[in-house]
Amino acid sequence: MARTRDLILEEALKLFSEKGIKETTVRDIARAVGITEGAIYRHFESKDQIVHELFEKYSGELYDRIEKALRDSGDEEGKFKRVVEAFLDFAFRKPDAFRYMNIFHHLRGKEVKRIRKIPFNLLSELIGDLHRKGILKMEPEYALAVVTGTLERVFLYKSMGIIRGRKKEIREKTAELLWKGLVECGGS
Amino acid sequence: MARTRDLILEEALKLFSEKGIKETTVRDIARAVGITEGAIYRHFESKDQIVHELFEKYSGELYDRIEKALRDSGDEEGKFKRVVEAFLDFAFRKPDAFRYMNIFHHLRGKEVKRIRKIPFNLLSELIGDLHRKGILKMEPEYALAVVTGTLERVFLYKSMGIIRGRKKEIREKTAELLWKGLVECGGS
Amino acid sequence: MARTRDLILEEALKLFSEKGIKETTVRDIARAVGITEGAIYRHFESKDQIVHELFEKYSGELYDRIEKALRDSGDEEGKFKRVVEAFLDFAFRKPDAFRYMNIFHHLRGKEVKRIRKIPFNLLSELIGDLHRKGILKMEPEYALAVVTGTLERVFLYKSMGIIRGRKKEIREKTAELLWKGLVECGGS
Amino acid sequence: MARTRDLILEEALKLFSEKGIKETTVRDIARAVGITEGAIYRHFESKDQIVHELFEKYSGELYDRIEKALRDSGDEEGKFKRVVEAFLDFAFRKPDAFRYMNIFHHLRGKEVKRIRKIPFNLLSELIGDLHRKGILKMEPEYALAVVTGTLERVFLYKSMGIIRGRKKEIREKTAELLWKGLVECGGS
DNA sequence: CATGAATGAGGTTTCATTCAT
DNA sequence: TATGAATGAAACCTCATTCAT
Repeated sequence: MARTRDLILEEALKLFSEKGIKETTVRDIARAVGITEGAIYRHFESKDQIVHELFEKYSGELYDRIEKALRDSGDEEGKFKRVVEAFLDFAFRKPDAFRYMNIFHHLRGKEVKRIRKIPFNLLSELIGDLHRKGILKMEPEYALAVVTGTLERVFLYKSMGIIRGRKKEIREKTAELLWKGLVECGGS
Repeated sequence: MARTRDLILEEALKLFSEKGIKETTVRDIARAVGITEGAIYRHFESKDQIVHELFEKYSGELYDRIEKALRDSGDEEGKFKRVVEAFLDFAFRKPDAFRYMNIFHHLRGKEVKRIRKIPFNLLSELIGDLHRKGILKMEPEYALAVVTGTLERVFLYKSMGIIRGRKKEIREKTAELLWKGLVECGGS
Repeated sequence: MARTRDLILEEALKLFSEKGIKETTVRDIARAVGITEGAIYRHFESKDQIVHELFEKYSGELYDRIEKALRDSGDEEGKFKRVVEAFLDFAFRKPDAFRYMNIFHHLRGKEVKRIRKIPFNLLSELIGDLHRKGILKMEPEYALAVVTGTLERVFLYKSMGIIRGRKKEIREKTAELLWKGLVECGGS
Repeated sequence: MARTRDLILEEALKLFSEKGIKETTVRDIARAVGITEGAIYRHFESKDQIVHELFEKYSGELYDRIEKALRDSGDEEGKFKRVVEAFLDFAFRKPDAFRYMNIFHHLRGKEVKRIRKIPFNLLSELIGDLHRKGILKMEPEYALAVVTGTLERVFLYKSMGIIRGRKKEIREKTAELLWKGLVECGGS
């Protein structure tokens, strides 16, 4: 079945995000899927291919969602908030994927360049835009640091139980808080 | 010599922070130090001991610096800014250690509980304090996410060359930006 | 093949009984079987598992044979002699296993307790029985020492060429000699 | 100090007899003595030298005791019993040495031939003598098996707590039991 | 497509021994 | 004599990958 291929990706993602990439063996993946090691190689050339394909898959997915959020929106505030919420929505819906993307980034940062759809770039452009239009006074690099850092941590603290509440509420609070903090207050 | 022990820690830190923990072999460390693999085991019981000792060492060091910053300060604003700056100062002075601590956290989060001096806890208390005193209106969990996330990213973007400038300047800008964004703007 | 697993056990037994357990390396075993070291670990989790499995296997086998000898017999004298002969029969047929069991006992005595089928226990019960019935006058602990010690040595001296003769003859002589020496002569 | 040399032998003996020869490291020995590994090599050329020296030392000591017992005795019965008691006396006084000699024999049987004073040989001659003189009717090889086997087991069961009682009592009982069993009953 | 045994390279660890001090 | 750091060989074990079935 073509389904097996997806199952492999699915289970690999789970394991990678829980234990780390190197810490997860091909055997672990095979057992989780319910097949044997050899069978993995009918679907993928190597473990590394799984690793990369997973990153590109979810990277692309998140990219597309953010792009959509950018298109569908109205004014600048709406745009910003929608993007932030799209990020968190993705993280909450697919926590394994979000965690995995961070792990991958940390360990294989250099390999990321070959990939086209990098969510970070959209965020970076959006913030650059806001700055160019005079809406965001603060230096955009710092704003980028605040936004990406906060998003990652909100997700992390939510999955650790430090931040509680309904997902929708968390998304909205975070978007509001970032907009206020960066745009309404941030002089340079 | 007792010197060798420190050299091992030093080179291990460098390698771990560059390539990851599992990705670094004992042989890598030995070669970097200029000894053989076996010699490592005269100084450490296992690779894992090196991994843990490094985390505790730098965790403790950062903890102590933040504690000192908390003691030496004046009003609440000064306290907050000083702590933020202490964090970044540590990160800029010992980037390998800072990067390593993040890697360790990501992968071995559960093992962190056994350790006493966790910098995160000081930050957490400080922000809890500010909230209790009515200075910080925002929910403290979110503020914590903003602060820790931003600190990590400012460091990261600086080491990637995205954020430029003198270290002192970066520290001060970041502290200012966080204080304004969280305290002066953050309604609930 | 499931065959490989048995081959590993077979060759390991041979080597352990010749050279000792610690003195035999996993590579030795692999070479004897004609595979690589790694392949061993597809069949056993560790060298120690091989060590234990071998002991339990042959311990159980000897146990079962003695139990059978106890069931099939007639009067007390027949019972005793049959058990003695069963012991030696096993030792002569599977000298490696018998030697190995002794080695294991000497070195890992404490680990024996976890095992259920211990041939020694059957012998101990039989002799206790004979004593309770008044057939054996001597203190049973001493009788046990004489029997187990003699059995081990007869086997040893036979394999060293000190004792010669057909196996059947040796078995019968030993049984006769022990019965006479212990029962017919042994006052307390 | 020349004393250190003896301490090394003493502690090595203890460790070898407890854990086995290969299972005891040079470091174990050094630590037990309270010196460092390197110091061992001031006194011995190699671990193997310790192993051999220990065997020869205690082998010789037991040999001499038995020889003395043979000289000091009266009639054949006295001779036999005295030798048996000398064996057990040695075993009870120096259990580590006795246990070690057995371990050594099991593992390095072939290396024993180079050694001159082998207690087994005295026993063997004594029993041969008894047989030649018509006192012992049984084939001497079997008698040897009974005697050596019983001695080893009586010692073993005593140190395991299976056989209890004062040492003198055990020695006498064993000697009596063997004499009766072998000589007074043993027809061929 | 799938199995599962096997490979082979490489990982961590152990340990008898050497050697500068 | 003694130290203790270091070596180097070899031990046990892991794992991505291949391959006959």
